[in-house]
Amino acid sequence: MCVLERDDLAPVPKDSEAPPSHEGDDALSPTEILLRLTHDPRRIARHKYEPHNTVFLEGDPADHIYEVLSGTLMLYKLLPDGRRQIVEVVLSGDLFGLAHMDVYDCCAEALTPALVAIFDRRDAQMSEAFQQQITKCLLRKVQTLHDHVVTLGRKTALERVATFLIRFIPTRGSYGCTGKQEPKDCTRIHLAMTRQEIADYLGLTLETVSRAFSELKRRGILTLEKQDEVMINHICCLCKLTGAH
Amino acid sequence: MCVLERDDLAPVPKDSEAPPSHEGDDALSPTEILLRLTHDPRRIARHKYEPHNTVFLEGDPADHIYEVLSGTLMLYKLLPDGRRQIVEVVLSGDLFGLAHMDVYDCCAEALTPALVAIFDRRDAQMSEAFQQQITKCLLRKVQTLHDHVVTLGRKTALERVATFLIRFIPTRGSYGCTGKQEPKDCTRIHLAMTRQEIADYLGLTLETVSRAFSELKRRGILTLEKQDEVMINHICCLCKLTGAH
DNA sequence: CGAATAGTTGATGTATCTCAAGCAGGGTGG
DNA sequence: CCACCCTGCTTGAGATACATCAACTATTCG
Repeated sequence: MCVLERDDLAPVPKDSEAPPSHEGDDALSPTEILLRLTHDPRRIARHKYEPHNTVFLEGDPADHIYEVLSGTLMLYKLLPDGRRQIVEVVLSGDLFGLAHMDVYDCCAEALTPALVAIFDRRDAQMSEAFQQQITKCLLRKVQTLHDHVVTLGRKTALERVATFLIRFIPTRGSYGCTGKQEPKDCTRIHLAMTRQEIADYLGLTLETVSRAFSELKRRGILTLEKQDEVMINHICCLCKLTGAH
Repeated sequence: MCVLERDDLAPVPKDSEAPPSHEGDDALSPTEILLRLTHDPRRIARHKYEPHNTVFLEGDPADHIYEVLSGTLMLYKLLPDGRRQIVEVVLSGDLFGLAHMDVYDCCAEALTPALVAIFDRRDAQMSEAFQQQITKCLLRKVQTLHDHVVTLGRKTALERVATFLIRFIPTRGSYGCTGKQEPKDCTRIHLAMTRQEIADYLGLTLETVSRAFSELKRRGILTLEKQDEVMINHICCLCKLTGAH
């Protein structure tokens, strides 16, 4: 179902001499700034992953912690017969590779081109500031996973797809949404995932995801501009279809 | 579907003068010990919950952090139309009520009689030792939730029930299981959950859960001694039905 | 342009849900 | 002590949402 390639699991580029002044400092994430203050900057390694590059596999020794500086990645698990479940989609600012044991419990793979900072796990345990960042990130993850469990356990296919789409609109959906019509009730979003990947995230098949998109198109709620570029015409309508309102 | 009662959400019994010498100190959990060392003991409050007592509801201000000293509780979320999804089952030694925002993202309710330690959230933020405990617990939670997401997203009804049962046998299933027949391939477990609760945990209906139990009975893998007392006769067979082996 | 990959749509199958009836165990009160 | 009730569980029959299989179309890329 999903052929894994260990294509880009190159050793961390330790040779990249650290705070190199590329790209301007205003693009730095909070954690990046934090680390510049609290750590030996020579320890900050970065790596660029292209779509479908694997960062690590389930069972790999969990020696590093990663921070997404830009781009999107997915964490997934495989069952022995090939069934895949994407357990998290990690965005810019998120940490991943936080392991409870000494090995990773899931695989990590880039969805879009992604710039990632790589930290030594042992180093991270030294810095209290970093620990606080980790805790904050974990609390967010647990809450997101709770929502995801509800989506997978109790929602219909259409509700799952609506929930998936709403997550791209941070000011809407979940608890930010007042329910009342806002001035601009439309927005354009970039999925960065194939139908198969969306299906593997939502516990569906790609055909069912496709049919859900068609149904939303038929209802005028969205328009497909490209295959992974979606115009949401009525955010509030979409919101009501998530099952959470 | 589930009538909520705010029956036992009594104010924290601050009056219970702290390290009272009830029950002997050998029964203390690691965190309890830790807190005795690092905190003003007068701040340690405890509360006993009976089955179906609510600890907190989704949306309640997240002022406290809880540690399970004994017993079992569940965390669940409700959709507006009454669909319920149990997102976590918390056991002795676990923390819960760890919120990312200023309110709880789910409801907490006792499954069995449960003794719970209650900490002020602000106090917890002071202690570095406590923070470490929280991080450890969160890492465990994230991993468990990943597994649960796979179960809900990609497993059949029978696989879900097998996965549910295996979780009661800590030395088996998941990564502890070698797959080879161990000397004692049977064990007795207490579910502490009704069929409806198991269903709400596994994203199924109670009828489907019941049918899965009957199927496992038919295959000789388990025997029902009471409704919530299960004798697992062939742990390894059950393990193979989880889909993870 | 043509092949390869990704997405859509239709027809059919099936796992699970829904609805409904009957059963089992535990507690209560006459 | 037994009849009764209540709650939770089991089992069956039928409905349905989603999966599967398959053909076709759209998009991407060399």
